[in-house]
Formats: sequence, structure tokens, C-alpha cells
Amino acid sequence: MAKKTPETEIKQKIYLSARKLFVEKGYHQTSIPDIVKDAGVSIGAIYHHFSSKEELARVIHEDAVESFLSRYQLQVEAKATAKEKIRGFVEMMFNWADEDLITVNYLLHARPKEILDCNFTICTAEGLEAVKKIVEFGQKEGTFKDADQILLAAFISGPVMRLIELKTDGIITQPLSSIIDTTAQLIFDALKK
Amino acid sequence: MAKKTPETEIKQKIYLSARKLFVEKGYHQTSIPDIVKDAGVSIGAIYHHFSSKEELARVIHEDAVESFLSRYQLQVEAKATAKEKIRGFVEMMFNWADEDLITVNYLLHARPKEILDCNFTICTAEGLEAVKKIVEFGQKEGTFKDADQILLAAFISGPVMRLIELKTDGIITQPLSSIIDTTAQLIFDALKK
Amino acid sequence: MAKKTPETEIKQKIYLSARKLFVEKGYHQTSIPDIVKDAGVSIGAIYHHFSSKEELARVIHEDAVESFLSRYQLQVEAKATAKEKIRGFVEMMFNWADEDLITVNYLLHARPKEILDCNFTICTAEGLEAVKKIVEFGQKEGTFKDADQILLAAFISGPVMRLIELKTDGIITQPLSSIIDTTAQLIFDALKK
Amino acid sequence: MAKKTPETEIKQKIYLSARKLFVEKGYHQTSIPDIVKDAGVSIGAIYHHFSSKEELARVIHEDAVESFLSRYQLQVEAKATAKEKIRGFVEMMFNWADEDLITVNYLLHARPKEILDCNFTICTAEGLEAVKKIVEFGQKEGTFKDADQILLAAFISGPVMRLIELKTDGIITQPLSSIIDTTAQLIFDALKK
DNA sequence: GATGAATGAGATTTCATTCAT
DNA sequence: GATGAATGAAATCTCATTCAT
Repeated sequence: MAKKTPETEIKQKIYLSARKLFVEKGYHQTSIPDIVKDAGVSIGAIYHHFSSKEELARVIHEDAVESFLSRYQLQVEAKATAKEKIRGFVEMMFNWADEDLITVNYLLHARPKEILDCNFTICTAEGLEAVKKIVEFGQKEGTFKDADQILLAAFISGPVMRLIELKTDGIITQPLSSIIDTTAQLIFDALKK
Repeated sequence: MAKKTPETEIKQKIYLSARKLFVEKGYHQTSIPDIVKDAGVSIGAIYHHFSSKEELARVIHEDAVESFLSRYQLQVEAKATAKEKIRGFVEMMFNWADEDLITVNYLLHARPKEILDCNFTICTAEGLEAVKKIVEFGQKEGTFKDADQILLAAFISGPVMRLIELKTDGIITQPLSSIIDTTAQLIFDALKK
Repeated sequence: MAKKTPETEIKQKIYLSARKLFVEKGYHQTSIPDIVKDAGVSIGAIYHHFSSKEELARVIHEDAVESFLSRYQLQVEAKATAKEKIRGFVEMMFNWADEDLITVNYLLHARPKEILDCNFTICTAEGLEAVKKIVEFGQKEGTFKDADQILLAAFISGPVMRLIELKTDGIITQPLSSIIDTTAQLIFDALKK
Repeated sequence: MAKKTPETEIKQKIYLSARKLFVEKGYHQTSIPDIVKDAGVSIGAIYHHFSSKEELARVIHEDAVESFLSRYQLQVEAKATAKEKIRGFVEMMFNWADEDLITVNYLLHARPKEILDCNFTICTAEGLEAVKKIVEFGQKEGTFKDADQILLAAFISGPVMRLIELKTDGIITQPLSSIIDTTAQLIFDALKK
């Protein structure tokens, strides 16, 4: 299981406040004094635990990615059929969003190209790969259409991300878990031969 | 037809540079000096034509929205069936993205809650309304599933936005116009009864 | 003649305050707010005219070097004999120190290796070269001892720098101009065959 | 003999690292974390042994002064003639610089007025006194010129300091001990009647 | 004795904005 | 209309020092 949170209590407080504020206001609109106020720690404590504001963002991001990948392995790769994998992916993302919307939004919206050196989001690179693997599997299995893989992948990640956004914006009010089945079914309808 | 560009040549240069930089680097990471350099105008000129940086962003955004709505009227509302409306929406967005990726990205990614007082994106509010109207139409027509409208709407905007993102990130290299038909068909497959 | 001072009045004030404070308190102990207070300008004005604190120091230093070299040409190189050159050097440095002790101290004590990229002081590199040229000339002329040139050069720059230091520290109270002749004579006594 | 080094091993390490760094980078550019890294000790250890960074600098400086004075007594005051005293002074300083350039530079360049409350350097106050005593002696003896004592003193300390500087800067590469005789002779030539 | 987490004042620098020319 | 010098609040980060363990 991914180690998701840092060691000491203060480091923890910094980490959580920063992540919350980064998601709420954006990385660049969150100032160090903002974090100081929210976490109730001193400036010095922040710089004692993280070498820079950027490093703080990077650590948060890496943890989120790690968490994504470990959840993916358990709840998607383990599944036997393409249909189950899609269901697993939707379930995993929606449950995660219900229980920790902040982290999921960090993963979806951190624009790492601008903030970080690394380059992961579910939106790009490895994030995309995970989804593409489902598509590949479904095509080999003979269940999915033979269209371009990236296009098909966009029908998995696109609606899922969109629905999480709508939940975040308060337009969807019910728990996302209540729409897992319908969402998975619609994705499957789009992709199946 | 939407008035898309300001009157004088200098105002125009400011407008275009600002929009480009806002998309490339984000609103908050784009400084007035950045715009000065890119547009080759003076600070004074910017403040002569726009009362503030925020107003500049708002004008750009409103133009994009206006453009979206007028394109929507012409290319979506005019269509007679739900299937044609979906095709029309995809065609409109993809062609627009091919011809002016900057504006489209501005529309998709400007987070108006944070930057602006107004409240529009295709991602939210009125943007969502447009897409929801297609869903409503399709349900009345008896073509679409009876699921929650917001959920169905996410299967229109989600993949479209995702594919434009992938084009922007360079992961899709072909013109989006070449995948209009397949995309529209997949959306339809997801939504149809 | 060397252009010694910048153009606008405010730039001038910044320049003079900075140079004075750098000499009085040292580069690193002089803060931007110190300069702001002393010059009676805003922080912004400083950064409008100089790209950084370091650049400010560099400009001041370069001006001092330029001034040194032009004075050297006029008052030392122009002289016909080694004895006159020594007299000219002492006269030039002492008169300069009497009239502008701040600049001369900046030249003598700025440690450019630490503060600046460039590498000039009368204490090192080109500064040393100037003095070594006098020694070379005196040796060719047959007036000076045949000892190592650097060692002989130290008998020109060493006492001159030392006396300026003592003047700066208030240990010497009379104008340095009043000891030009004796100083020059003693240097000559040390170097002559 | 001067007590030059503190008691415990850790205190010793702090002392030596601090002195080295103060000389290399200057007092104000040397941070406590710098010393921590270089000495391999903890912050707490530094504050256990020295009450403040300033006190650390003062102790180092006082040791250097004490060392200077005891060397001076043994190698200069003990000498019988002015000529021998000069030779003794040059020999003492150059040998010392050859064997411990760091301490000697600390003595020459620490600007105690700015850093410390105390007030000694060879460059000023008591440092100057030592050299002035040689001059006084030489004048009483009838060997030296009757010029101002401070001026004559500058011909002892000036070249000696200058040559140590040139050694420090790497412009002189041979050991200073190899130029003791010539240097002493040149000083004597300058001062003698 | 020794440690290093925590503090917060203060450093340099950026930047939206104003206004005299 | 156009310019850019000037402003100063606010940002990120450093660092001497304290103190609980």
C-alpha cells in the first residue's frame, strides 16, 4: 500500500493544508503565508520539511500518482474481462473521489508541465497509458471496436474526469458511487463492437 | 457573427498576445511585462485599452463564449435530429480547435471562478446547458437512454474535451477533423437506447 | 573621460547611496531597504534601473575601474621616467582619495571574486598589471632593482593602499596630498638600484 | 605560547571550520548551516560551545591577535637593531602565512569594526602600534628617516600585507619564506636615512 | 553534552497599477 | 493616444537562535 502521508504531525499538517489549498485555489494562487495560516505552523517549519514550495507540490503529486497506480493494480488489472476492467476503473475512481476528492482533483488538475519537472497525470503520459491498456485488452479480447486506441481511451477517461469535475463543482450532488454502474455501462456501450 | 477582435491594431496585438500567453502559461503566470514583451507594446497601451489584467481576461473569455454560442446556434441547434446535433457539436468543436486551438483551450481551461467574476465555461454553467439541451432533445425524441441528463451530457463533453486536450498535448497529431465521424458515432453509441 | 554617473536623477541617487553604503557597511550588509532609505526612492525604482543588487554593484565597480584606468593613462603612462611615473601614481591615487574616498575604497575593497563575475581590482589582475608596467619600465630604464617584478610592484601598491586605508580609518587626518612627495620618494628609495 | 585551539574535539572542529569559512567566504556569507555542514556537527553543538555566531568570530579573532602578539614579542621585540627587527617582522609574518594562511588572512581581513565589538587588526589600532614601535626604535637608533611615523609604518605593513594577499590570490606561487630577505632589504632601503 | 525541529524577522525580487509627459 | 518611470504590497526563501528531548 502506498505510503501516502509524511511522518511527523507538523509535516502532515503542512502536507494536508498545502494539498487542500493547491486544489482549491491553484498552486500559484496559494502562497506560503496561506499555508502557514491554514496549517497553523511557521514559515520555518515548512522550509524545514520541504526544500521549496515546488518540492511540496511534487511530493503531493508523486504520492497521488503512487496511490493511483496501486489502486489501479488492485482494482483494474486484477479484473479478468474488459467489461470488468471498465467497471473496475470507474468504481475505483468514483469511490476514491467520494472518499478523497482533494487528492483526486490534485491528480486530475495539477498541470505538472507548468509546476513540476515530472510529467504524470491521469490526463497525460502514464495516466493515459493505464487507460490505453484497458483498450488494448478489450481489442485483443475482441470485445471493443477497432478504432484508434487513443480515441477509445478518451471515452473512458473523458466522461470519468468530466463527472468528477461536475461533482467538484457541486453540479452533481449525489455520491459518485451511485452512478458507477450506469457510467460503466455507457462507456461499454460506446466501446463495444 | 460574433465580434471577435478589438478595434485598433495595438489593442488587437495586446488581445492576441494575452490570449496566447494565458493559454500557454496560465493567467497568473502571465505578467503584464510578459504581454508587453510578446505584443511589443507599452505598459501604458495595455492600461489604455483595458482597465486591468482581469478585464483583459474577461474580454477574451466573453468573446470566446460568444463565439461558442454563435457557432453552437449555427451548427448544432439548426440540426433536426439528436444524431445530427451530436455530429454537429463534435464537428463544430473539432473544426474550431483545428483552426484556433488557442481560443478553444482558453474556453476549456480558463477557470472563471478563480480568475473572473463571471461564471461561464463550456465545463460548467451555460457551457453545460448547451450540451444538456442536446441530451434533452434526444430524450424527447426517444433516441437517447433515460439516464440522468447530466450523466449523459458528460458523455458528450467529456470525450470531446479530452480529445482536444490530447491534441493540445501533442499526443494526437492528425487534425481533429479526421476523427469527427468516429467520435460522433461513439458518443451516439453510448447515448442511444 | 570616463562617464562616471548614470543618467536620471533618481538613478543617480540610487547609485550614490548604494556606493556609499557598500563602502561603509559592505555589500552584503547593505540591504535594498537600506538603499531605499538612504536614497529616498522606492524599491521599484531600484529594480527599474538595475536588474539586481548585484548588477548595481557591478556597474559601480566597472565605473570605478574605468575611472582608474583613464586616470592612470593621463597621470602615469604619460610620464617620461620611472621616477615621474611613481610620483604620478601616488599623486593620482592620493588626490583621487582626497576628492572621492568612497569610490577609491570601493575600488580597493570590493572583493569582486565574491560579489561580481568580473575580476578587477587595483588589488589583483589588471590593477596589478598597471603597477607592474611601472616596474617593467623602471627596470628597462635601468633605474630599478632587478628583483622579481611582483615583489617590486608590492612596494608601490602596498604602501599606497595602506595609507589610503589609514586615511579612511581616521588614523591619518591630514589630506593625503600633503604626503605625496614623501611617499613617492620612499617608494623610489625602495625600488632604485 | 598562545592557546590557539579550544578544548574538546567538537569545539575544535567548529572553530576550524568557522575560521576557514569566514576567510574563504567572509563572515556574513558564512551561515551557521554552512558551518554545520563543514564541521559535521549539529546546530546545537555550535550554540553549546559558543553563545553566538559573533562570539565565535570574536574568539577566533582574539586567538589570532594573541598569536600575533606572542610571535611579535619572540621574533621582533627580542631583536637588537632596527634592521633585525624589520627582518624579524617580515620573517615572522611570511613564515606564519606559509604555515597557516587561513589564520593570517583572518587577521588581515576581518574588519572588526563591522563584525566585532573589539577593535584590533594588524591593519589598525594595536596592529599598527606594533609596527610603529619598530619605526620609533629605528628613529631613536638614528637608522630611519625622520618622516612621519605612520607613513614609515605603512612601508612596513603595506608591502608585507600586499605580498600575503598576492600569495593568497595565487599570484605568488613560491613560498613567501623564499622572499623574506629581499622584502626586508627593500623595506629597509625605503626607511633608512 | 548533543540534537535538530521550530520560529519569525528580514532579505531579494516581482508585478499590477498609476500618472506626468 | 502612447509611453515608461515610479510605486509598494506581497511573494519566496534564508538564517541566527531557542528549547524540548
